[in-house]
Amino acid sequence: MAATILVVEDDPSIRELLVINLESTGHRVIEASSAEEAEQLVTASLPDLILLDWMLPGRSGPQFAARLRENERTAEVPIIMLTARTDEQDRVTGLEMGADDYMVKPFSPRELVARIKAVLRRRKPQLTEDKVTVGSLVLDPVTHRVYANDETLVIGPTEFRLLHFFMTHPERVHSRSQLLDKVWGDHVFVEERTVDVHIRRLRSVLEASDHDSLIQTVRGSGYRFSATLT
Amino acid sequence: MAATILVVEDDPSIRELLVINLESTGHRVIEASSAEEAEQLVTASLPDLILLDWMLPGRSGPQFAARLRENERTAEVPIIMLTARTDEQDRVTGLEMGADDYMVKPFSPRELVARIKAVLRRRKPQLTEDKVTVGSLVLDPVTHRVYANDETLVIGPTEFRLLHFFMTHPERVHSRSQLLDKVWGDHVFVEERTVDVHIRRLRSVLEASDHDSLIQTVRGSGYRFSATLT
DNA sequence: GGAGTATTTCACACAATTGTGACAGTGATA
DNA sequence: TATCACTGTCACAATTGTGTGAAATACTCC
Repeated sequence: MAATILVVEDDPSIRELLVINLESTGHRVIEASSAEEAEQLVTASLPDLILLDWMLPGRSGPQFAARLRENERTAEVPIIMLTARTDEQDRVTGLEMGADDYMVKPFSPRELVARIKAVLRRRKPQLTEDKVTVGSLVLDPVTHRVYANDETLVIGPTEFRLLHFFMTHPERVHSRSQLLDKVWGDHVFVEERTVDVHIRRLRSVLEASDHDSLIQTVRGSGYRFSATLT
Repeated sequence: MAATILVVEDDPSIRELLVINLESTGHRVIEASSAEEAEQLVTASLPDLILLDWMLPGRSGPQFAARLRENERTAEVPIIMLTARTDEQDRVTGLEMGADDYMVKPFSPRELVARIKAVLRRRKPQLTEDKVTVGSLVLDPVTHRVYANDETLVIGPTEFRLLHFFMTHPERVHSRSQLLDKVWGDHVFVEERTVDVHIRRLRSVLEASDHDSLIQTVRGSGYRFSATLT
């Protein structure tokens, strides 16, 4: 559950408070004091989650959120809104604008951490530390291990991330470029065929326990992880 | 829902705005600043949708739209008109001229994206990722699978696209050249007989589940995909 | 029924895509 | 420094998909 979190908040003391709390929970934090600054950071590297103040100088929080939702690259980044208001109407507007959750200041660090965890669990399952199970295949992010039946599989870092992504996003075709974005990371430049090689490596790890058939080639489109054969 | 969109707009700043928004939504964009330039681009490669400014230097937007509608090859391309005017009369004229929708400047990027999505869904259903069902035949673009009853059919890339097109455009006759345009792509140079061969291949895939009769030959005209037997 | 078309079907060359093993570079570790 | 695990890329092999003629079959209209 170690995520990169962008904090957008103009009040330095509140920002500092957030940063300290988040870092102590093991997250990596980047900070912005305005929507404009935040936008630059988002362009440079995509965070896993955004904590966004409702009231910002210049462009407002909801406006910024709406803008993120319009852009395909940023549309899926979870957003938690922070507000001083208790107005129920604002809450509705915020959620309509595409926020995933909503926190009214002042909030306890415990609440903050809990909500972040909840949102990540829903929107970025591969970031959580939950065990993932597909059939008799179990992947444990905490111990960084993969079990097939009860055997432990020996698996490299990239293959681990690839398998984790597949297991948390099964039953759909992922193109090579999508896999590069999601598993290798945004803004990474490697050959698309590199995906094939790692698929191969992952398959040969899974072969030992006959799980290699879970990774299916979809000719002309990409790869699919699926429990149902064919 | 990744479409190729032609933007025809003479104001460079507005054009740039449109392009950025569209590209970030995953669309491919080509640009023209005049009707003449647009016409050349359309000749070179047919876009999936055209965003057309009402006021253009030289030939006007509505004139250009009318012209597109006259040509069989371009008659079916969806058009969204952009205008600064709010005049209701213009709106009517625009729609009469063959526009599919109409946007009054200034408009929000959100509105833009939403309208494009709506128009594509109506006019180019095979670009969306919705599951398509005809009788007991189900095609799922997300997993890239076709089910007949509960069996998964093994189907090649071209046959998949062909079936997807048929299922999203049922109950009407498609000539071989229309199929080549829509399934193979505009400006692809292959023999019309090739369609027959792929129809044959698709039919033999569907034969396994007795769905081959859905594809009907219309002598002298082409093929029709129909749930109601003739 | 038969001529004249229009489709269906088949086999095959070759194109395109994917699988695979080898290799060199990189960093971390001992 | 030597060793080791891991990565990305390449070349080549294996596999699968594609378009085309040509022959076989079906259909339509005298």
